Amino acid sequence: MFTKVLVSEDMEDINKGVHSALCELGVKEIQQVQYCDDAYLKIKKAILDDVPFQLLISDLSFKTDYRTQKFQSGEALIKKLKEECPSLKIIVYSVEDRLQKVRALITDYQVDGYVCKSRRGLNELSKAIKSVLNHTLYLSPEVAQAFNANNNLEIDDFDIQLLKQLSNGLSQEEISTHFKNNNISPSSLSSIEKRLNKLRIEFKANNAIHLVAIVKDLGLI
Amino acid sequence: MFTKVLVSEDMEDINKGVHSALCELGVKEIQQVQYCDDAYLKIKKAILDDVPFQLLISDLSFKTDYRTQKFQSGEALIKKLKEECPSLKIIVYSVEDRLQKVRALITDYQVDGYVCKSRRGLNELSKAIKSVLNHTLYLSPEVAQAFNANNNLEIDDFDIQLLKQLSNGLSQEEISTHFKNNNISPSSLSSIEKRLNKLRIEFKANNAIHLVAIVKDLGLI
DNA sequence: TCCGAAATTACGGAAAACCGTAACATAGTT
DNA sequence: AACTATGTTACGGTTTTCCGTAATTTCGGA
Repeated sequence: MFTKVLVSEDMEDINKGVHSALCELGVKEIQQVQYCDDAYLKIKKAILDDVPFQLLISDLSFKTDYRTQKFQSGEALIKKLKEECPSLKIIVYSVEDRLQKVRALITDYQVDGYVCKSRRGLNELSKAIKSVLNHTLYLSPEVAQAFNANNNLEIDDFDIQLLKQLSNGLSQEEISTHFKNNNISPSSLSSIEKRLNKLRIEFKANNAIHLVAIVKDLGLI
Repeated sequence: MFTKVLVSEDMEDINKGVHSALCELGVKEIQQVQYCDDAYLKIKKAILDDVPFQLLISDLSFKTDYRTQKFQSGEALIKKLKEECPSLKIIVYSVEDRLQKVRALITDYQVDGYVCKSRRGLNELSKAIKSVLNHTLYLSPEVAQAFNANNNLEIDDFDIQLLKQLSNGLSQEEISTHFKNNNISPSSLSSIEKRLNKLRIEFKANNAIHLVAIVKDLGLI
């Protein structure tokens, strides 16, 4: 079993749950952080001290508070860590169940496991840890299809970004120039119109106002 | 302190966290369920057996799985319970922090506390329990403003109505005819334009989309 | 009853959103 | 290299929204 594990998760109650699960698996040293930046520092320091962590269990979304963070999300943290410490195993433990996201984390960042927080989440997490110990990728059932089946009606990060800018009061033209300035593709006005049209159809919205209202109610933005 | 408390929450790790918090507060009997329907049945049964629960701590959103549920959300459960068992105290414990949701739960269903899941969530939950024990409404800081401050705005029922129709996807012209049909005055397209312009200025919104996004965040609609 | 302020309605031009079509680019296949 | 599928960009026309101005109506007070 792993002997040194770090848990990065902002909610203290979930931290407790994960902690007890790790204890049951016989992990000797368990450390916990509630901020991505802390996770990064702890992991780097442990390497310098020659007592590195073997496994990181991390959430994706962290509520922002007064502490400004270098890493704005679990994703950013994971990206950096996988670049700098490829031997560190990483399991994502998140409510996020959009297949697009899971797919990206695995193909782009090579995470070693993805477990959806749910009723049986802790149980799944235990399975994932055992699996990762044997260098085998583990996906919890909710997202196991992330590679097999193709879910065509999915919302990706670009869509979210687009909807957010829209809800922030930017016109489609302003969004276009904003995307151009930030090297986000596609950025043409035409593409933005097309995407919004796709989203309107997907959410059965009459117009852009309706669309924003719907996705806000769904909690997507 | 309460002696008999039910926790309704689908994630087992959060359940563990809440459980330990309740233990620390000295609650003797703690029961947990992961489905709304189970919560309802347990509460009703306890009343029939003359050993009722005094407090329910419930989440709002529950992941759906193979078990089909009569209550599709924590909200539905709470609504029903507050109708049938008004003496039961209810604290909502949820990640949901949109004010209109919180407002609705308090004004429409008279919940006794609302705590946002966050880094300090368990701590807030403890405070809430103590407060509710004294029959005092408790709102965690994230949502405390849901009632207190922001009431100096000059918006009337007509404005709310207008914004609601707008967020429902009706065009300004459709809203106009809708108002005419329902004898709501003013109803001309011109008046609707004028009102929306007033609201845009009042809320510093760039356009109608922005306006709807803002008032949704404020919980006005 | 008349007056004036405020609300409502009407109108026209400019800007933005909406919608269909088509050209162009890119990646993967044979 | 040619072909296909998909994604991106470009463009023109229609509708809706946005905004200023002005005419009309409503209503309380002198």
